[in-house]
Amino acid sequence: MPTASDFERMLRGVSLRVTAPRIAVLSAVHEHPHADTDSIIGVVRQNLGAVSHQAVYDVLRALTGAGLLRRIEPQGSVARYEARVGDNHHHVVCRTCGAIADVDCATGAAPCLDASDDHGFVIDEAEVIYWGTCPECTTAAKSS
Amino acid sequence: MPTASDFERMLRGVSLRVTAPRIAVLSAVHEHPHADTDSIIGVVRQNLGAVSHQAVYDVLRALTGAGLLRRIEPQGSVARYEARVGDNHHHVVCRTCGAIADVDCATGAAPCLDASDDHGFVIDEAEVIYWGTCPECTTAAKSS
DNA sequence: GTCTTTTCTGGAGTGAGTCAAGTTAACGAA
DNA sequence: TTCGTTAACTTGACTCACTCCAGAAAAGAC
Repeated sequence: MPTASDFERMLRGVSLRVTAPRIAVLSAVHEHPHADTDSIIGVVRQNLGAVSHQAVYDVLRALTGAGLLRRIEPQGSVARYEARVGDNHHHVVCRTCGAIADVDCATGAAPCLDASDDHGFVIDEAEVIYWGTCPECTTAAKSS
Repeated sequence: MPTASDFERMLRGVSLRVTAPRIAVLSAVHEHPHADTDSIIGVVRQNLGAVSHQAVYDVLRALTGAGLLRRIEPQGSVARYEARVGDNHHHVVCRTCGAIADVDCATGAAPCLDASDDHGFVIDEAEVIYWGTCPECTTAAKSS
């Protein structure tokens, strides 16, 4: 787990000012991958005391824009954030409980970028979401 | 383009009652693939006169549940609906203008369902979204 | 034709996320 | 260290896609 000074370095690396809310948000997302905005606000407030929700929204946007965080929004779910960036991994989402898990890209390093017919689009990223049922919900469904 | 009686047959095929709003919604989605709910409401009202937005939401949900429509929700966009179902195709989304185009699945018929490590999830569908820039926006960006 | 069930209407409500204006604090330069 | 600039944060109102609810209407079964 990175420390506060690691986060500070990350912020400076992308020319963002180092502020307590930013460190706290970075840290919260590292601790709770795939957390939604509301939980992040909760964690940040636990560590820092009063922080406006607006600040958290701003910070999340700034960090996402700078590439320190990645925003994911599976259908039917609110926005969630994770700190694993730059490794092109994907996600499995449970249809029943909404749990999210990481999945490394099956096709290797620079993957999935082959659309059979791209309609003239210049494609720079492929996002894959696997839908299914998580182990817990599978068990629960069988026993009922 | 399917006719009203085709739509009627589709509805009966999934044991749904045949109502004017349902026919109108089905028809609107066939005419305007990837339309958002608001546009669909607009089209339906043009054909039918006054229809409550609630009715359209209900119909969209019923038809999606029955498998006659598919709901897609790329990040940063509101829900959109399309009538191509059951052929496992994917989408390209323009980062600039939000345009959506269909892409046939690159890996063939029953594709993409191989996650390298599924964490015990039972996966039943893989959804792929290609992100990029559409031809219009690419041209506009170059000329500016 | 009558009855039951499903659907539609209209209106109020919810909640994630945004906007705007003013205040505060980070950080480079003097 | 202090100062000034500029980015970041606070507060609070607001938007908008979508949902909930209760009553009215219509579809399909008998």
